[in-house]
Amino acid sequence: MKTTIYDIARLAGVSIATVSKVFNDKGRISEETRQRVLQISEELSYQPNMLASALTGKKTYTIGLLIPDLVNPFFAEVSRSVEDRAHELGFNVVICNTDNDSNKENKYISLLRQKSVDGIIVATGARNEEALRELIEQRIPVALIAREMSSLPASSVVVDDFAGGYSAASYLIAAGHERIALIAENLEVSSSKERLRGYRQALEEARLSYDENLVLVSDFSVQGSKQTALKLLATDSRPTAIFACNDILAIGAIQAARELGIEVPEDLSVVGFDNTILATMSDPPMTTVAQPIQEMGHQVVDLIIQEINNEKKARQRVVLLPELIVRGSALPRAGS
Amino acid sequence: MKTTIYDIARLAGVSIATVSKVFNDKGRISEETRQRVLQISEELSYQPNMLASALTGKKTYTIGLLIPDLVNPFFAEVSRSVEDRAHELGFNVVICNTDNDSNKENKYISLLRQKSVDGIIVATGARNEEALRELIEQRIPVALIAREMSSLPASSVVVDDFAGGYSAASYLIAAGHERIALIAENLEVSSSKERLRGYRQALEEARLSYDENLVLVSDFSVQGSKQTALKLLATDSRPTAIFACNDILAIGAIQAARELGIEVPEDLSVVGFDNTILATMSDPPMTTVAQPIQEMGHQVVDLIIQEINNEKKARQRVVLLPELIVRGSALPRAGS
DNA sequence: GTGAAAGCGCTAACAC
DNA sequence: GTGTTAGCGCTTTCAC
Repeated sequence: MKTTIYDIARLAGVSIATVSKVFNDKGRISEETRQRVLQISEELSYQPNMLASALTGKKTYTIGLLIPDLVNPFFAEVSRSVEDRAHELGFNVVICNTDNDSNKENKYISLLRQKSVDGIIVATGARNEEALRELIEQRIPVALIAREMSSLPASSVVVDDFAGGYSAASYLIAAGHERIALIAENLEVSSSKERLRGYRQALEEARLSYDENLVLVSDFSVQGSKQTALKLLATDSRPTAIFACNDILAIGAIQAARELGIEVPEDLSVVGFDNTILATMSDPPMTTVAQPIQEMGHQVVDLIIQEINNEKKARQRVVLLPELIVRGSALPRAGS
Repeated sequence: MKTTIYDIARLAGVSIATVSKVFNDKGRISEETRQRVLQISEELSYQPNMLASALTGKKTYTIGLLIPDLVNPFFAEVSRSVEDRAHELGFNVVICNTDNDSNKENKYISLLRQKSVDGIIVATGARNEEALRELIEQRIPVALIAREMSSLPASSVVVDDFAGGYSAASYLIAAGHERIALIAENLEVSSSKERLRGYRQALEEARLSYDENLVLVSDFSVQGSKQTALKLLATDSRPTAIFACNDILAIGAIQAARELGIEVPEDLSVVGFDNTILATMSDPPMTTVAQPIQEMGHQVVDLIIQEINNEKKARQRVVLLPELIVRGSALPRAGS
């Protein structure tokens, strides 16, 4: 049988209330009995049962994390940073791969509720705001990471996608590129939209014309990106640079170039986005716009735990700045 | 206030026992009251509180997963497959990044126990068998994935590393290679040892001499592997093929070759291990020994849940066969 | 300083 | 078929 406060109370010759108090630093307990209780607990290697504790209204010290897919390096890194910070603060995290499927999302949300998690961090593309809104109404803290949902009364941490798109494009423009393509996964999503907007803004400021033939949408896979890049690069008037809206797409672009005998970065510059582990593994190492994933994870966790503890400094929307990391996949334009 | 069985019992004009019974399909309940209870529950969108249920001795439907690092694509994929299967079976998984640090491991294990998880799946390199052994003694199911710990009375799922090393080497030998290097992360670990042993066996059967200068240990990073491969390839008598004990190391080897102007696969063949997402992203796409990660995750979860449910078909050690996936990073030896 | 007792939401005998 | 009741292990008033 697992040892409970009853066991240790009996052996220490005190009541369970006293034991509970020493473990929670509540009320007045004489130093003497404190020590006795602690000592006995030690001997029996007593571990409080958190279920019971949670049942009386305390926290479960568990938060849920809804992400599309752990295999996507970006989300793996987000998860890692969230888990790290949560663990530092004494919380565990339950991971939920939703594949951006509303049904799965709802199933997970319902399960997490039944388990009384203290809060839920959402990185998923939930079309179903509804479920999240309900959570919030039921006073379950929700926080978003790497996702916008302005209509939702929840704290969020995002990167300034506009600035990211702008700096990627500006960097290429400064390097003398004039025909710069953009490959995105999905232009419906606000982060892609913003990156595109930043890109356009940079073009505009440089008085470069915006050519919509250079803006392509691809499947979200290396293969998909490679195919679209292949088409793009096969044209007469191919671009001299590509800004890919994430590292995976950038890798596809680099592969397409290599397949066509186009040298990266000599004949084609490629800039990615995210600065995941992939950027360091590509060849050449990828110049990419870094999302400060560590920082983002750290911050969402802090935000949601503040809310859990009711130290609510009101809901916040934290916008972090991306940073261009220069590696080797982009160069000044040949002949410029 | 959240709605409880009391609420729905009152409104349905029955006792809480009845309500509990309909939700657990226990005892005899007239179809009529069944419907009434269900209907009222629906209206109040009642969700059973799993904490309370667990407190009475039932399962928490939560399992812990100890892995070194989610950012490592291999473990990300393991986690994904574990979570997928667990979710299918109605379980949630709490993720724990241990960085192979015994202290962190112990902290996690202790926390998971306090939360009464139903079982713990270990993919971590735990030096501290002790903690795991204690768990088992306390009758908390433990199962291992991608790790050996023969001294531990726990089920495990592993790949046949010997066969993997053997097939990688054999493939290269069949392609005419005679000088085949091996790069490993850590030869202390049983999986590396086995892969090496398989490699040696293949050499031996082919009557090729074993040259220990061709067996290198590298840091576990692309950079580390690149550095060691660089040294290896700079020698007069450089190998014509490299078998890297995982995909990350293989990528480092490929980059080293490229840096030296050695063409992969024309002038140097490289074979990896794991078949993670990285293998599809490398350029050229990587020929690698696939661990059936999906299958492995699926099986550990099944094993541990059997144990949780006491359908113990005795502890098992499942050994899955790896499969060589031929992509583009290895070729018959030039001139052979 | 310490303890008695009620209660968190649910399950499981055991009555009726 | 359905209800009563005693827990599960802990927290928290409120007495003493």
